[in-house]
Amino acid sequence: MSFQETLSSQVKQAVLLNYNITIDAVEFQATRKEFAGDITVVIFPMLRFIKGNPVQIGEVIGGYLVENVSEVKAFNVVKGFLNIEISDAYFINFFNSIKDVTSYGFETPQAGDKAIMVEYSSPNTNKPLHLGHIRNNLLGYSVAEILKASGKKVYKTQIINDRGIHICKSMLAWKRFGNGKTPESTGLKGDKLVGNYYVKFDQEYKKEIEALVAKGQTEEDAKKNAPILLEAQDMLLKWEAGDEETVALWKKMNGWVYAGFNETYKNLGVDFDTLYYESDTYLLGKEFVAEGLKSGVFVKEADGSVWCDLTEDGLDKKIVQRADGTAVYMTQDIGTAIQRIKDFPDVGGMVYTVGNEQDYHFQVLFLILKKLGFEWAKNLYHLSYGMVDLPSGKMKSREGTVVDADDLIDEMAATAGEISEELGKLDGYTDAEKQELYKVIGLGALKYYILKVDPKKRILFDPKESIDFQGNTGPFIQYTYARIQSILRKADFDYSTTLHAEGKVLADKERELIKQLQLFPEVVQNAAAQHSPAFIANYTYDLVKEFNSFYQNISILGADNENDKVFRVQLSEKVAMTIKNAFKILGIQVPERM
RNA sequence: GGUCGCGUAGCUCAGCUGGAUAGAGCAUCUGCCUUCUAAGCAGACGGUCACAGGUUCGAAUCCUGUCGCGAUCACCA
Repeated sequence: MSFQETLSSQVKQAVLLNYNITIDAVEFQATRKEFAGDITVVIFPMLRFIKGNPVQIGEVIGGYLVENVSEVKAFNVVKGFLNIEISDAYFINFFNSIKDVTSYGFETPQAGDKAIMVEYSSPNTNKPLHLGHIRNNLLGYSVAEILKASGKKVYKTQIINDRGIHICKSMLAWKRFGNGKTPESTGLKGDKLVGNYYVKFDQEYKKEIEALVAKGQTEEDAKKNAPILLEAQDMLLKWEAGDEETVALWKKMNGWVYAGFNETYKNLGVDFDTLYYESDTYLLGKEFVAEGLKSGVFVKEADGSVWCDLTEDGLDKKIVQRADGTAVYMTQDIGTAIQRIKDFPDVGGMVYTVGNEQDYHFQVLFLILKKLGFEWAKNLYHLSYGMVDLPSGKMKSREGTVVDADDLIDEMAATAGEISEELGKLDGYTDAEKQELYKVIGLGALKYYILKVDPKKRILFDPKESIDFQGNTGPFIQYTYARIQSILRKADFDYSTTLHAEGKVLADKERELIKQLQLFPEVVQNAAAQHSPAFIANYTYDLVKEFNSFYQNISILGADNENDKVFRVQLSEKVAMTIKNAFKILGIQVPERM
């Protein structure tokens, strides 16, 4: 039984004995800083059952608690709030119980628990990754790690959109204008090279539209009739027909792109347990469409197209298969979902990390899967996040108005380097060590900047304004970690012994730190339940702020006596461990020095 | 137009299933490096929580409506 549960039952007991009334719940909240106390019982909700003055009721309950709960040291009542002071012994004992637990706050899966599959990234293979993908990747990776930390088994996956008109556009432009250029011959990253031809296609396409309009076509017609587009569409047909030359080119160019993506993923520090390719799965949904037709979930129109009528659920009718029998996006997603459960039978739910522009799509997809009768369909979650926009509006690859992922990562490291050089605290580090550190700090700034905000909010990113390295930032937290490591290096004595609680009096800052540490496991669970790394980020920031205040106001290695010194080093070490764990599930590394 | 999301300090954001005087950071201004790393600490300034109703002992939080911003409503993905 947790201490709060103990308190809760004791409060109930106090009410029963004094008022002869049974209450089923007690409301607690953290005591505000301006009042004495550690935890507060809110009396107001009890007034429903107990007639009386809230202050008097608070006094009665408080008195009972002091008498009957050894950990309760004192109390005060302000209006309807019963503020309870907890004994230092309680906090010290609690601290002792966690101090050597390296995985404090993390749970491990129980045998037989269902796994969760987290999908993220899922790029098109015709262009490099940009800032929008970075948000997707960081969110997906972090949520997967948070779910793991909360005690779930997790598979990370993506679906690579390796087929379709978009890649044909790059292929066609490369064929026409590429002169056989390769990543090797140009020194360009493969995804960049392919992306350039996607842009080139668009430029040519626009030229052709202009020419057609000049000849008297309407713009609408011109957009449909531009020869280069027709040729791209023709290429897609060839691809679907398995045309050897087209497929070979497709394989070659996709290969370049994968090499480029893998480099970016590696730099970003994200990974996957399993991959799905659209070219493997795009036909997959059809057999389930057939089944859905049999069971009456879908209906076939006269022209042969297949639909799902969701009007009774407040949605529209949705097409799940074209009149010509080919798969649409929805067909494919139905098939992929089912295939994944077949491939990984222990999976009991899935998380899709996809932008909020697809909210409706996933609402429909999940509903259809439920109608098809899949048990796991109720455990599907669309991790919907807001777009990353520029001051000039939406990022558009075709028009080159994107913040490139690799460039941004490099720039962040460069900025971290400039700041570090200026501060000059890295004597003794080799250049290679410095570069490595700058990357850790630069990425820390970038990742924290993105993960600290609520996923569903959109982010406005101004390339002209650099991401901060001070205040509520990744580097601030990394810095605090490095500071603690410095102390631990200097603590040349044995601080592994467990101190007795008797006679030890905590300083306010020490007690506050323990209270903050106490919250961590709950925060992890909450972040997992809400699918939100922002909870972890904000928690870590609060912890670190509390630590810095402690650090700046209380001497650790210069403590008056041995016991205090040992305790403070232990406390610092525990804070560092917690920072490291929290940042690990955000996908952010921590440095030994900075 | 229908549906969904968002709207909190000049800017960027917290504020859990309703609770005390709405909190941080950045920016501006004051102090603090002969003591463990000043990417820090201590403090000041800054708010009609978009607006209007409603529920409640109590609303930034829940409900309704209005306004603003965004997304979506394809035999595209």
